[in-house]
Amino acid sequence: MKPKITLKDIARELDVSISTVSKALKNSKEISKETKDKIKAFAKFYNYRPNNIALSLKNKRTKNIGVVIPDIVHHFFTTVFRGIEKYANAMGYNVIVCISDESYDKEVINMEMLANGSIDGFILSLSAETQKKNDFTHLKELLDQGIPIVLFDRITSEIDCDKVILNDFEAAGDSVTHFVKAGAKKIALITTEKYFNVSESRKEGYLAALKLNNMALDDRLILTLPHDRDNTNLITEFFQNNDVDAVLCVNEIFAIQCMSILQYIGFNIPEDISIIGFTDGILSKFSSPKLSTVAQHGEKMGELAAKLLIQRMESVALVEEPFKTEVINATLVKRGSTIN
Amino acid sequence: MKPKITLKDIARELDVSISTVSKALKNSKEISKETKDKIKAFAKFYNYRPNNIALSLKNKRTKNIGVVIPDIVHHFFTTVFRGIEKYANAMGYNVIVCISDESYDKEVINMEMLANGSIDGFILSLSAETQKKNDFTHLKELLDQGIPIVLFDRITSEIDCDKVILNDFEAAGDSVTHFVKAGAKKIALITTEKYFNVSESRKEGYLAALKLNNMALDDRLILTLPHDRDNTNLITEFFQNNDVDAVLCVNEIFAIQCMSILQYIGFNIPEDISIIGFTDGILSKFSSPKLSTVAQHGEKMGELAAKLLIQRMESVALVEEPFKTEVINATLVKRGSTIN
DNA sequence: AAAAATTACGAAAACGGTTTCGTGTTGATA
DNA sequence: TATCAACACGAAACCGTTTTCGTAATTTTT
Repeated sequence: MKPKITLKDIARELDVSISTVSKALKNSKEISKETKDKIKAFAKFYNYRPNNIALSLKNKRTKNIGVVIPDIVHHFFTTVFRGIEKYANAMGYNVIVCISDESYDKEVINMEMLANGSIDGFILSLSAETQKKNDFTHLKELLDQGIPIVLFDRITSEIDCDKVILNDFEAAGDSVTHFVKAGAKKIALITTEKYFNVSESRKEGYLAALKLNNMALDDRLILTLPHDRDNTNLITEFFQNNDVDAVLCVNEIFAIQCMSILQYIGFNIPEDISIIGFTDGILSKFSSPKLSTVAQHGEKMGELAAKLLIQRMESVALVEEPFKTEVINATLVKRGSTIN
Repeated sequence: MKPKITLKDIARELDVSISTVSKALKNSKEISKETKDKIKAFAKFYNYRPNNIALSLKNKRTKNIGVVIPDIVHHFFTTVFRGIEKYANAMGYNVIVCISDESYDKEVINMEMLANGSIDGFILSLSAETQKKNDFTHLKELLDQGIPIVLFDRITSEIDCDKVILNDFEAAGDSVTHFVKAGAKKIALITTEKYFNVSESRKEGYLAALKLNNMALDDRLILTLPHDRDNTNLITEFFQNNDVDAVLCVNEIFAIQCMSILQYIGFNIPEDISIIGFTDGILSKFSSPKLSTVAQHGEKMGELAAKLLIQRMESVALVEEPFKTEVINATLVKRGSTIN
């Protein structure tokens, strides 16, 4: 057991003052070469490293970023997180993760916990419950205290801060247009309940693209599924009752489920019916046929979010920069579930 | 902008000393009821919260846990992480994550970074490179400094600390026995290069179970695949050159790849050939047929690792508890890729 | 040789808390 | 009335740094 050594320890051993040690290690020219050499050698020998906590207290910044996400066992959030971690790490920041578990209370508690000095800023994607409640006072308070926040993917217009989003509207529209070009006549949308802003944008993009392509809007072709439950029956009925030749799903799971069910009922994919799903996750790459998807570029999104946050945290501008909303362009990845 | 309020601020405003404020807020009986009430009311009104950094410095503990994992975009590690986060959070700890990205250097740098006061202990799964190099001096040094470490899954016997592992040996054996009971004669193993301790244990379990069931060992039935590369050709050749009626794969990806390739070549699963894969991830649940898997119970593993770490960190025992190695029992999840 | 400048260091404050100990005031006891 | 305990609070040390400022001792300048 050799516990960490402090400046005080070095000072005592070498019979100099703490200030001298500190300065010597920072190569201050106030200190003579001999003294510096002696101190540096000693410090090196005992593997001295300054205590991060003491530095944080002194500098009033921790070099920690708080990341709050609804779920970690979820491909998209995981990739975003990797992007954040990568960029943050490269910039000398550490990342503290809290999982809100889609709960408003957890989101609030975790953020308040971290806000008391543990982090310099937040990167956050709103929990489902928070979006449902539409209550953002916790975010407002943190911003009020001068703690910067970057929202990504699941954002809200009620809060004025930096944001990173996907061009969900256009991406959904592009998918629809891709279906149309391949000859589809009846294009369905499978989505989640509407308090998710991303699902809403995708739905609007879907509707707009139909209109743009002079196709009739048919409410019966939109299936809204509850989150996180077994939807097999709902999906089966939907396809049995509706004549559909293309489906856009707002997430990967829905798309894979559709594909399985459709194949089970006897449809051929993509000959009889084409499928595109949002989120280019692992399922898409290993299904048969492989799923055509809207790639969300989560890692890029994470990097960008981290970049925005760090920029703001390190900004020394007298007058604050206006808040930005960066848009990541989705990419349609054409695989076997569509006619290309 | 209303910046955080400190004890000093309260003391100044209420014209008392800092110590009085501190004591009042801790409900010390040294302070009169009136003074306490006045201070508490003021603190509540201004939403006073003690600064975590100052507390950390004073208490010499941060209530932060460092988690270092090779990869986050990986179902198993993600579930373990969720378990850690859950337990840690419930116990009032925060979690700082670093991704080693399978790199020895990153593992070392990240850990040294965090060890300088940022965390009270580590939970770690060794990077591939670290296992290859077989160099654990960074861990030894941290333990020497009195920083507790819990290793999980990818562990090493060279380091004396708490550990959490899966009963890989038995789980592999059970899978083999399950194949045998279902009538399999030629059981193959698809594994990774051997510096992963888990793959090794699974291989040994496979071999032992074959012996136990009086079946011939045939080296040609063991396929060793390089990590993270396209193995399609290797797998295809393997099945074309060998007559096999059951396959155990050391991970989910290999199993799903096998299944695709086998189906493509014209095999029926599970009639012609059965498959079991380690890691009960998302792919297994959405493949067709659904994949029978060895569930590793990552979340439980994470919780247990966090529990061991927190126990050790909070232990006030004069004489240290001996180090434990906890074993999680895997479960065979029988789905459509095996005859049950 | 006196004045000024440079060198090399230490003391102390500050960051935001907790905690030990000291002390003036009050009321009870002898 | 002198003694003592209880009460209510403040001063100060401490955690580990950084940094400003002060100051002897030496060297340079005039």
